[in-house]
Amino acid sequence: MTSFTEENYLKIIYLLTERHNGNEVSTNQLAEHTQTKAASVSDMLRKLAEKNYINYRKYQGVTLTDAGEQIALGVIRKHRLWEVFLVEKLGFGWDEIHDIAEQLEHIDSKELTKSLDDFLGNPKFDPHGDPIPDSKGKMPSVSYQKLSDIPLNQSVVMMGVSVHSPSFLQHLDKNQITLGCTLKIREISEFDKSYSILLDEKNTIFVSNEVARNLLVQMQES
Amino acid sequence: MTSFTEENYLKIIYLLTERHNGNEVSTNQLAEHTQTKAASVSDMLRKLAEKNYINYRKYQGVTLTDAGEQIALGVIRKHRLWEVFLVEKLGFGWDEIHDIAEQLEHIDSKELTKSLDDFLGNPKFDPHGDPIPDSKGKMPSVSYQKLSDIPLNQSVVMMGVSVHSPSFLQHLDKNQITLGCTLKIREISEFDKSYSILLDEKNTIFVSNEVARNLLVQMQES
DNA sequence: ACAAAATTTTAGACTAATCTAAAAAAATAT
DNA sequence: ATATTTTTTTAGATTAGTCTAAAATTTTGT
Ligand SMILES: [Mn+2]
Ligand SMILES: [Mn+2]
Ligand SMILES: [Mn+2]
Ligand SMILES: [Mn+2]
Repeated sequence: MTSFTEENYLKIIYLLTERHNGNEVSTNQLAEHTQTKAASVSDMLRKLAEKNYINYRKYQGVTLTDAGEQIALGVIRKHRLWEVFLVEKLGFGWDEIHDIAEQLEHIDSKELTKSLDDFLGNPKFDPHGDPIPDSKGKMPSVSYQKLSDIPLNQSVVMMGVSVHSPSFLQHLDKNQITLGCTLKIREISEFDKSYSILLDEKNTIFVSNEVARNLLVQMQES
Repeated sequence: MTSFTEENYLKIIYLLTERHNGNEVSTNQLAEHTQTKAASVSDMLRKLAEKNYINYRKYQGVTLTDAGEQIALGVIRKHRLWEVFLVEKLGFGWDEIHDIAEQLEHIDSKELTKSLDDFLGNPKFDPHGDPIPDSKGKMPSVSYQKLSDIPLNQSVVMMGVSVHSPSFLQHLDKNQITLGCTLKIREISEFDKSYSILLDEKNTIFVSNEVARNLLVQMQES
């Protein structure tokens, strides 16, 4: 049995490890993301290590074992499927769904996950462009680049975001930046490194450097 | 804040009080339905009384206060809406949904409940024929009778079940007894009080007395 | 290389929800 | 009416998850 709390730790360890390209996750980082204190994290790490869900050497941070990763991927799969449901079927905006999915991701029913997946047409990506692990627990590999790493005048397609805060997503909405739109950098301001971008080959929009660093894009084709 | 556990107690108190026509629910009954021991129930009752969710005099059983009833009805509303979702949208059978709904009923999001209700077309009954409380927390009143209380040769419509166990529901499936079908009692066996019933004015089926006591029906019209 | 700073772990305590065993109260039966 | 049985509550423990404060370890800066 894996508790609600344990599932959350494993999910966060997975996501942070991924963000660090496979490097160990530290106690303090986990404390920040679980909204608890480092002491509480240490306790939980001891427990998860005993269950063989994580590789843990005191003071050295943690990574997931295969068993832990499978649990994490299962939770992430449910989270992202429910997000698709909330947007595609219930009409929520991509800025409104995360907290609800945080609850739904813990619903425990193989049959439900399967039926939901089919009902949604077996989606491969969630409303934020994040890939959905398959039912075997395999995470599709994606190769997105930050818009801020793309050269001037190169057409790219908006594929995802690396920040999921409602305020960031609402900011994108206001600028009509949506998944699948085409972006071409026209100019980067010398002064504040802000971007002038041609959107869908039509309008020119202006976004801050911070926005450009958090937009994930891909060259045409594929 | 109302915990998962407190919600379950309040829901069960509501349903048992309803079943007893408003009479107090006892500690032992709650222990049975919560799968805990009487001692644990006593602790929880003290706590729920402190929060003013129940009327509680030691040794005298409990009823819900208005505040407690509103919470219970909110949980029951979510339970039944999710059951409709599982059957109508995901294709589950009425015998497969209760345990999943037991989890989903605790998802906390006003917006989600509202959107789900609209997505389902604002259903008034769940797949077992149980009425769905409205968004204001009002439970529709229904007046069903047990099939076993209906006279011979009176046509009635099948409206619900008073037992929700998978095995009972599967037994009804096997006999083609579904919500909305027409039933007419042809004969009651002298020997074992079992029923011979005309189903949808076509086939004759035979069901035990126990089945007849757990089928809820209504006279034609309405 | 070593002192200072930062991070992590441990010790000890708390809360929610549960348990068993024992005590108290209520219901029942003669 | 009183003894017996049943039900309910209390007392005292336990587990999961959290906390603060203090100790241990690692990292950083000179
Ligand atoms: Mn999310
Ligand atoms: Mn997402
Ligand atoms: Mn149910
Ligand atoms: Mn139901």
